[in-house]
Amino acid sequence: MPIDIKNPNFEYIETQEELNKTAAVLSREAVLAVDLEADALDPYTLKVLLLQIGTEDKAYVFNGKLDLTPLKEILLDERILKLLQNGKFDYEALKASKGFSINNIYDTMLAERILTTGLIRENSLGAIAKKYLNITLDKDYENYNWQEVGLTGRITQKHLKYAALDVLVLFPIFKKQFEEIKKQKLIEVSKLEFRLLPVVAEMELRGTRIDVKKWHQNIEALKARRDEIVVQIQRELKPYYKIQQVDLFGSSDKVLNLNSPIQIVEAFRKLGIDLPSTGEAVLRKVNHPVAQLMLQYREAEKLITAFGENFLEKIHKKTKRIHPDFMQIGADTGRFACSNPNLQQIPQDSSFRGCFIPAEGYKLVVADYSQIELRIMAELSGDKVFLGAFDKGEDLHMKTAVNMYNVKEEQVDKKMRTAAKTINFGLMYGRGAASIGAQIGVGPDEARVLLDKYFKAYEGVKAWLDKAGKQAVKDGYSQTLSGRKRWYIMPDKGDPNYERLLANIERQGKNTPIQGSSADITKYALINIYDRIKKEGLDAYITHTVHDEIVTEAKESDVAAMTKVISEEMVNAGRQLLKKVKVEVDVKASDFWEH
DNA sequence: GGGCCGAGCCAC
DNA sequence: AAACGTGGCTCGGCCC
Repeated sequence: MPIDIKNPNFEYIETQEELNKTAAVLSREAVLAVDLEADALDPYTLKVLLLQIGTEDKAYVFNGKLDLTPLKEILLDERILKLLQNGKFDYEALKASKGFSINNIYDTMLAERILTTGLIRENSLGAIAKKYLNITLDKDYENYNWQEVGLTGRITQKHLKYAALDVLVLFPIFKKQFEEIKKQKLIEVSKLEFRLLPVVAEMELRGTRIDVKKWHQNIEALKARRDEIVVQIQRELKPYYKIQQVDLFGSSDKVLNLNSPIQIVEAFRKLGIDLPSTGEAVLRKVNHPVAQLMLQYREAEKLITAFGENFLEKIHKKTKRIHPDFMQIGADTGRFACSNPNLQQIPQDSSFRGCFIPAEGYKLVVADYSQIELRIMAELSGDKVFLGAFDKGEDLHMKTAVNMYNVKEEQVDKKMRTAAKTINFGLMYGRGAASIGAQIGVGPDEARVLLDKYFKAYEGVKAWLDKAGKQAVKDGYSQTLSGRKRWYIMPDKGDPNYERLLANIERQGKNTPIQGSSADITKYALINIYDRIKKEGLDAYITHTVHDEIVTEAKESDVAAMTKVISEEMVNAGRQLLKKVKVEVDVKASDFWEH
């Protein structure tokens, strides 16, 4: 039965008695659609205005002022499948404001992302409703200003219809979308992502604690250093410019903004130097004091702006902690992306990471996988030498250096090992000889020789990389060990960039199974850890994750138990997907973020 | 003044 | 700036 958009079938529940009765009816359903409307987006301050729960043909719209407790069991019930669109929001809103959790979720937004990874990013309810049902949902914010509803308490019939429709469309969307999921054999990865959703929501709610005083001190020190550098640059450029950043005296009226690449190119021209760009790699090769000073300036300036005072503005007024936004299928490979702020790009330096601290009476338990991507490459390629090295617990970069330079282990110096490491990682990114050579400081021909030796030592790796690249182009998609797919938009034969675009896809085809399988493993680990914490009743929380690393916070009395849990479950998750290669995890309990 | 884009650079 | 995979943040500079 098609949905009547103009007159959706719904009932507005305004009394406690009706709510109690309806809850009893709904608890017998196998599938329910769930959505809520709130007056804001922040789970810790928002007010739930409406909670909608729908069956296939009727939506029940509950007034948020009622005691919603009778509905709690329904949301928790593992036997009832709950359909949600972007359920992370609803989960966090209900958890923070009512203390409710939601089990057994099917998320239409995540499902759509899984079905179209690499192709489009149109996962809004409006876009999905259009795609599967060919209907247009009126999403005009002005017409349905929930913030205003929250203030005035006036809910119109129009608001109620809109709210009802949002749950009613989820059923037909689910049916069609799930058929596609089955057809594409994406059941396993869908289950993974759906089970992960509450884990991510809880992780965001927990957030992480920052040592504000230490953060300030760090920034002040950086500012002082930057200002010194600017004074030195000013000294050098005195004949030509005043530097905007200090606005010091100079013999010229011209003002130079050190943050402007265009102006920097011009400034170097005055010094008699033509720059192809002002990037780090170029400046490093310029033999002039200003170039070196610019590099130092950039480094300090970057840290001050990107990780300065504005970072502290992200501290939540109520919780006093930072609650970043984790997008669980952020990257097309399946990796998380993180924003507001991005905790996945905090400088490794202890002056920054040392500011991430546990709550009073807690410790951080930090764990990361050891060389997980190389292990995945060993698994995928089945390369005997790679597998053997991991099996014997050898240092793979060292072993690679031995093979590349035809020397004994004792003869491998730091430079050789670094070069070997660059090659090991570079090949996973599909890098070529010229590019790798440039980084390790040799010409393309010499790099070619090293690569040839590498591939001779690891024949399986070479064969797999070639195959993975070709297959991406041939199939139009890549796959990870969970079955996750990433599709590629194939270029037209007539495209002037045809060859270059195909080469891009080949590189992505080499990298995606590796990077994506790593993401799969970390995601399984997060779920496993979350379940174990609950099962063992530990006073512990996942606070954030950085690709191959999981950071948790545990009550001091539970630190030992948590250390065991995190280590076991990360290894278990690895073993779920990696059958041929050993998985190793480093765990450390600490008073700040380190490993 | 807001939107958008590229440059540059932080992470894994 | 480049034949290096995945992201996000801040800035300058351009457009309307």
